[in-house]
Amino acid sequence: MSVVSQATREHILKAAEHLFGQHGFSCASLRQITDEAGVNLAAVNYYFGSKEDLYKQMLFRRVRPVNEERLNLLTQAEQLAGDQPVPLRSVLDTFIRPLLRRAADSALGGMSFLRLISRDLTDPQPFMLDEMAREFDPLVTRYTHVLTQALPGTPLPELFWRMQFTIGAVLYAAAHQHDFERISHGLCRGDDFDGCIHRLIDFCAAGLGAPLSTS
Amino acid sequence: MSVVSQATREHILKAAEHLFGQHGFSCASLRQITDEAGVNLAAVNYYFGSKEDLYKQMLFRRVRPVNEERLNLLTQAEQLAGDQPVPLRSVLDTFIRPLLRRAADSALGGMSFLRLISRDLTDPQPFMLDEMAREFDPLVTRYTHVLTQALPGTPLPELFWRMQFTIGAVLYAAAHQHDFERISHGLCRGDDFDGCIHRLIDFCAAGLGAPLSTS
DNA sequence: ATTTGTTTTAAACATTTGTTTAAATCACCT
DNA sequence: AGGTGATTTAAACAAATGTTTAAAACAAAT
Repeated sequence: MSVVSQATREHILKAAEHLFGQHGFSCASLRQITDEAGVNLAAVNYYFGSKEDLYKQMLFRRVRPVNEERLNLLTQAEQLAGDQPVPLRSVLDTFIRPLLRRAADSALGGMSFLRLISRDLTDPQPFMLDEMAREFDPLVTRYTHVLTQALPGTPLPELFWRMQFTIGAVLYAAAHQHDFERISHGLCRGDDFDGCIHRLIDFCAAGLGAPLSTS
Repeated sequence: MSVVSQATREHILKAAEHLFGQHGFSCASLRQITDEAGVNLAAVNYYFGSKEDLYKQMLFRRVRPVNEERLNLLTQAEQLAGDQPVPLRSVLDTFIRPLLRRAADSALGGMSFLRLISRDLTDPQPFMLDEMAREFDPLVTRYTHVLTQALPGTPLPELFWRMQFTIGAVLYAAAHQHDFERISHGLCRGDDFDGCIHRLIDFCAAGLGAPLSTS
């Protein structure tokens, strides 16, 4: 194993990110990927073992930094808040920004990554379920805890439903931000990533803090 | 063509709904479908022409009634409101209920249909794009119009962003309602369809009506 | 220059896929 | 009973898939 190079490995990961992001796991073929990477077909199995393992490594190398960033920002926000609850909008910022800022940064996967993670959380490949659950478990714990304090008086089931709605809104926006411009006939700018983040925070903060239904 | 029977056609549609709903268009094979339907493989091409056409017919026969119901309820709500704007929560009810009530009604597709339509709106098959756009175009027009009146003072781009967030929350909830029970360790009841509808309305109404950001 | 271990390559493999064909079977009507 | 058109069936088709193999090419060190 040469210390440098590993160039073909990187080329494969890059092409896989692009094509899996565009067509999904089962509709992107290894031949498409190796062609785009300018690499021999067998290189995938040589470096990654199988198509599934390529997919896993390709996705996790992007997901892990996102979730680390989220937890770090959350810790910072908690320290900043002292013994007060972390403000709701700050919580949402730590959750949304690390994900959506990837859209503008092709070195971190760009829109391909956002489509990938959105698809894999809304419609997961069976072989990803376990490892994804393990990856996101710490997030669920931390965010549930900090949100119960940011929204005192909200019953836990109620909070949980609203967290799911939030996740739905965020993932949909993450994957379709680029299409909004076309769909809205130019009303929404598809490259206004920062605007999207702020609008998502406005929307979800209001939703999470909505008055509790009397029924 | 016998006036009765068409039984194999129905069996195929039923199995297609189930298996396309479970695995998606490309991961469900015609052989799986015809096996589950208890029907010969060639029957699909005999009755539907191709796999893509089977998928289209299977999906549209479920989607069209949903959107008709939505538009009818919207018309009723407009008549009830007279010259006043239709209340925001009523608008949301006409949009959400016709979809989510399918979850409990297996004669209308049940959860399979919700997974199907959610997947096809978040991650559409290329060959579905045109016909789906044509199917949903009237909805976009009507709901945009009625929401501008329910939320006076909201700039149109802002409204459009929030409509997208709403769609994301609704589709995610529609497809994952059943999983919430497991994910939440029993906190959320996965079969509480009516509760899900009400909570979605609470959440989205607050989000759509959130204070306008000053920036 | 030879050897050693890594990487790349082309070819072949066994499956699975959607689709087509042509014969067989069925249902219905005179 | 015979005939007609619709339906069902088994078989075959070509194309595409992920994976494996074994030889070739390469790089680095002695």
